[in-house]
Amino acid sequence: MPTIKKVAELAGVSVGTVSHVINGSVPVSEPLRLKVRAAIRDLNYQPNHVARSLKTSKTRTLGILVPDLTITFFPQVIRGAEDAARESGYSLIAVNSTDDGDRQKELLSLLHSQRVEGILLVVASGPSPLAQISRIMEAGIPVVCLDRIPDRVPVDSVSVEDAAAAKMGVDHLIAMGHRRIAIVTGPISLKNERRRLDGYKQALEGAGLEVEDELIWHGNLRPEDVAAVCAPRLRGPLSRPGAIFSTNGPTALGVLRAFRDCGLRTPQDIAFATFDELTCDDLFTPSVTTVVQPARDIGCCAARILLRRIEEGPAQNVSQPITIRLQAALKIRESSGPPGVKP
Amino acid sequence: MPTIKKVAELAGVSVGTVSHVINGSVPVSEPLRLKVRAAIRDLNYQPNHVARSLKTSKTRTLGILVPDLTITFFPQVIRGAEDAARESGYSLIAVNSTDDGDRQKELLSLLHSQRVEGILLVVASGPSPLAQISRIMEAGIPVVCLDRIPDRVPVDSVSVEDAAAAKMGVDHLIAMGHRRIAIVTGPISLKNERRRLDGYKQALEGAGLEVEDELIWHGNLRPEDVAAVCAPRLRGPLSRPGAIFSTNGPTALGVLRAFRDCGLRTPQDIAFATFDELTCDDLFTPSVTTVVQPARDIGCCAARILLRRIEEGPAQNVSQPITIRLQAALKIRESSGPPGVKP
DNA sequence: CTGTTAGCGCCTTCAA
DNA sequence: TTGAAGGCGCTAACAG
Repeated sequence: MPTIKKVAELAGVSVGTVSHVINGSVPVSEPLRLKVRAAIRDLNYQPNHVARSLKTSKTRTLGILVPDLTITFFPQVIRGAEDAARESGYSLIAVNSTDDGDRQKELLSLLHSQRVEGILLVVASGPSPLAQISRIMEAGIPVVCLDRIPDRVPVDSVSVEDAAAAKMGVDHLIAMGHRRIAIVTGPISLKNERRRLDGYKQALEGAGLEVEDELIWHGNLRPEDVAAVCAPRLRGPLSRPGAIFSTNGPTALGVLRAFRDCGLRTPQDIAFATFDELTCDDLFTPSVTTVVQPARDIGCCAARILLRRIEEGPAQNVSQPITIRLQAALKIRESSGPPGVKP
Repeated sequence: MPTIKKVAELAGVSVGTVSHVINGSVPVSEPLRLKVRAAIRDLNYQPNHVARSLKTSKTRTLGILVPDLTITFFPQVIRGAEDAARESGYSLIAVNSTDDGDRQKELLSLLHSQRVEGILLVVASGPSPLAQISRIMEAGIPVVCLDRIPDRVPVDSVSVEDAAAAKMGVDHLIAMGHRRIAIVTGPISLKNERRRLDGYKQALEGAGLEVEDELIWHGNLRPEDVAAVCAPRLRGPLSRPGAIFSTNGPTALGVLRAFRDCGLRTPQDIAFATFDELTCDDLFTPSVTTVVQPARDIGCCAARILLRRIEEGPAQNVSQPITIRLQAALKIRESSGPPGVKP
């Protein structure tokens, strides 16, 4: 692999000069500049980022750690964050915790070791090593949490207004005439899931409906398991709720699978609305009513905050955490139709 | 940020000793080892990967460049590759070309600069800078291409057996009694798309059916645009084909959208089968018949080859390119049902 | 076993 | 405007 030295030799100049033409740090005369460029081309020279970073202690790289790339919400967030990073000349590297605390720990260490200049973090759903997050921030690497906001850590965060968004979805089901509405959530250890559940309760209470514990079901983000949780409670036509609201995408898949397994039609037999698009909700027959998060904006906004923190430098330690809550939008489609319609 | 020197001072030993306890490169006596570990903990020391890489010229990092993380196929590939990398103690960083040649070029340079030890590449669909790929390989960074295999570059590659897989899907439609079968492809500049088209033709020819040019439609991987391409050709009940086969996931979404826009029911009005799962094909009403690629295996297999190449070292230049073609599986669901059924 | 030291490739003063 | 030289943090000889 050619080095700056080789380039300098071939061009008949010193390494300093080569460095200057590469970085434009100091003006270099036309003829030398041309010679250097030619040498770079001839050798197919690529500056060694590693060495440069060591010298400057700037990697111009951000890291993003998500639980699962195959949940459609996260790639969208990544795209948004990538765009924002790119605007500022940063690149973004993405890693997967598979929603596993140990893996998350390893990967945070990895990112730390790699000297990314900032980290976007969606915590794993198990017990999160909050201490580690604080440690990383103390080490001078800013962290911004997305979507899932850890409790008790003063950290910048960007997410959707969870309670209001869930309330909006449930309000809609109520407005459509549904009375017994069940909710299916992800792991309740996650604050955003708890807040979505809160929104559900607020909606019911606001409408003077009773919150029944038997109508609050918890899943684990795995569609098959969620389907298995729901199916038995959907069999009896009497005990069965009139509508279901689910709080995230994978859970929605599970619920829909349970409907299919139980031979239930939507919305005739049971109505449905969910948090998060499944990429094809509008194509379902019937199409699925959805509370849509501004996923790209979440990523973009979080990355911007992170970049600002990086720019600010270590001053961050003292300043207040920034908390951004974005609005979700309700896409009303067919699945949430009124009860009792038998077309 | 603490350095190895600080750790050495605090522990009262030399930097060499610290390095040895960290890497286990040489046995270190119990008492010293404990002192070093304590110092590491106290300082919250994280070895600087950047410096280590500079010294060893080993980053133990692989890069993967995909066109679009939001196409579900790619995250699955990444998961597979990540698993394989992890097995060998490597980590994987993922970047997005947004299917743009220039961006791809930049990102390849970035990965090259970052000194990843190998690159998994899914080329962008425009004209690909093949020269760059060769240059990277000449620079000693092995490259394995996935899914989309560039022409005329002797490079290792892993993909599905495209022609056979497409043929399997179309054969099935034929077996269900369809005669006028249209195909909707992605950009035909991609070899895998051409091969899938070949498979379609083989299937028709094998069944003694005519290949009609008017039934070969090309899209650009953007569902909305694909829908716009299909819709006008689906309006006339006479000219309309009896079945459609699409060659990838985003295209399938477009086709389904066109069905919806034209008020066509599947399979009553028109039958449908496609390459690639949409994560929820089984939930559609009707569920969608799909040719499923072993996405994770593709990623895993490609990463293993890459790791092997890295291990082999520069010997790679001489050896033959490895070409792996995996089998797809046909998931028969409702959308491909026989014609003329009006339930 | 432990300490010392020479670079890895690059950027950045500092002189010339 | 150009060149020479120090050092970023770490590993890997080599010496003790």
